Amino acid sequence: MDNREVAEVLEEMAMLMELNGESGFRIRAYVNAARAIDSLGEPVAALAAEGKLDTVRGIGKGLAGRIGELVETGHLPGHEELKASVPEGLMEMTEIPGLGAKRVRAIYEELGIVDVDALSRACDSGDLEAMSGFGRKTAERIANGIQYMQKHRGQFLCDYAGNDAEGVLAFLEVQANVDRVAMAGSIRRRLEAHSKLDLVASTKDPDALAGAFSGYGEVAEVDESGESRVNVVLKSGMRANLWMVEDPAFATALHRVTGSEAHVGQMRDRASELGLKLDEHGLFNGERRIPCGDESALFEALGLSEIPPELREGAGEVRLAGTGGLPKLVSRADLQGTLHVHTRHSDGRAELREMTKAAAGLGYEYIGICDHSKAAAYANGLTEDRVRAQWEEIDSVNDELDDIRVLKGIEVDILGDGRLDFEDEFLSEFDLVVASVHSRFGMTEAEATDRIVRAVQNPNVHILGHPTGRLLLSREGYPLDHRAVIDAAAEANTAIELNANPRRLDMDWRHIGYARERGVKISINTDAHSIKGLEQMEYGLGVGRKGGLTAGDVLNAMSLDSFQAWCAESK
DNA sequence: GCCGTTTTCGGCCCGACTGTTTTCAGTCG
Repeated sequence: MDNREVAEVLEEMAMLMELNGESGFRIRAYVNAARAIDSLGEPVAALAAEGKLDTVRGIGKGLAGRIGELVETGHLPGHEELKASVPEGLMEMTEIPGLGAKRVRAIYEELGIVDVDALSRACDSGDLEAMSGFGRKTAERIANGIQYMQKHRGQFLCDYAGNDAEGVLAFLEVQANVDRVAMAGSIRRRLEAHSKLDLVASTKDPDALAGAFSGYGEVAEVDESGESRVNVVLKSGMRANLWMVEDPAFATALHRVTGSEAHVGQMRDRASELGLKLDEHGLFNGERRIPCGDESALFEALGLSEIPPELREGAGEVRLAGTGGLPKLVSRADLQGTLHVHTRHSDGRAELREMTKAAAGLGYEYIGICDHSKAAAYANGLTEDRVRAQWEEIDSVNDELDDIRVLKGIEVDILGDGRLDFEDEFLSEFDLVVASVHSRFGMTEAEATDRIVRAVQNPNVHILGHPTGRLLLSREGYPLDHRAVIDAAAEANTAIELNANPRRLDMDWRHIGYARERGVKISINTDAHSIKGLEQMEYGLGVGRKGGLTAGDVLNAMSLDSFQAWCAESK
């Protein structure tokens, strides 16, 4: 078990204890232990083997023994028993915004409700708002939360889906009867969430390949198995569909299964205009197959430049490909810096020096350390004095390391009225200011837009952080007039963040086109709270490319010198 | 259940918001 897996079991244990009505501080001990293991610099298994678990702050004699057993046997003492005694659906209920363990427990005890669907009915019937401690507004909020959840049921975030995808692909690639295999569908188009994996393989023996795939260790059940397709459900809950074709049809099948429907339709129209016929079996001139060894040959045969999968949404890309007008999308190699990174000074899990070295190891020329400001008390936000102490550390790290430059940044809270958590004079001393909302999500569109616009207009702000505050699949962001925000950013020469955390991917890629049009710089930021978090850049890049971002649009694609000049000029 | 320590037990991250209630509990970031 790796550290994350151990921490997850401890977190689940804590939630189960809370649902079971146990006392607070014992629960917090489990949460603290989970956090301690999460931020451990070494494998928990190694510590356990040495019998040194209780030397970790937050883990005492008692938990050291239990965690040792968990690492050794895969079972945490008491965990299975507790899990069996708490109805399964209660856990999901706690994910609804506005519902925590206490209320879920009360709902269970008073109304006997054990799942989200029954809770939804209780909202409609009025049973919920009749409970003491609940009211009309609470019931409404919960009903809205359930609606959001149900709308996204069966969907998975891109990192989760991506892990499954890698596993399936690695399995298929080594099968004897596979000629070529590739990931297609929404994963290849880099959408922000996925309900299934789509793969295309070419083979001379589809029966054998279908059999092999059905026997993949991560397959929970086989839905459907035919001569050209196998649909399975993985143990993770994700569905995976494998399309099998003969090799000459591989490229056209890959194109077809990658989608989107709208894009594929436009490509077929394009083929028709040229007197050709395109379908998943191939590209044909009458009965004659036009050989397409790969997708680029297909695009070429249709007189188009190659359209990157991310852009295949039927939003004008086929027309642009015909005129040579496709944007040259940004790639990882273009990124020179990583901005908006947290450290242990606030709620990060690694030291400033460690984060910096890790960023240097990833090839970045500069890193923007942006810990939380004081209003974010839950996140151990920094006061002015603590900021100044951090600056001293940054100076010494800059003296010590010569392959990367550390910038003195801050993620300053945007307060309810659009003012910032630090005075302007102090803010002007930072190299880099990211301004973000972390509180008061329940505003109307007009209020939220005013608030954000005001922050964007502050001359000390360089970047607006995660503009909508959304958490994909679990919480809608506050409503915003996106054009008004982008217009304000254009006028104030403030950049907008594309937060690369797979739970956020905020700003939404659908608004990038307008931001490009207005000349607003986009900063692709990991918002990393750990060394591993620095690697999440790829998810931001994916949706950024989807939005049509080129290197010239991206703030952190600038060299250090250009970036610093931009910071100085823009304010 | 952990920590610090005055080695035996009291305190544990915290402030704001919201809705409900009539003085505060639950939730959130």
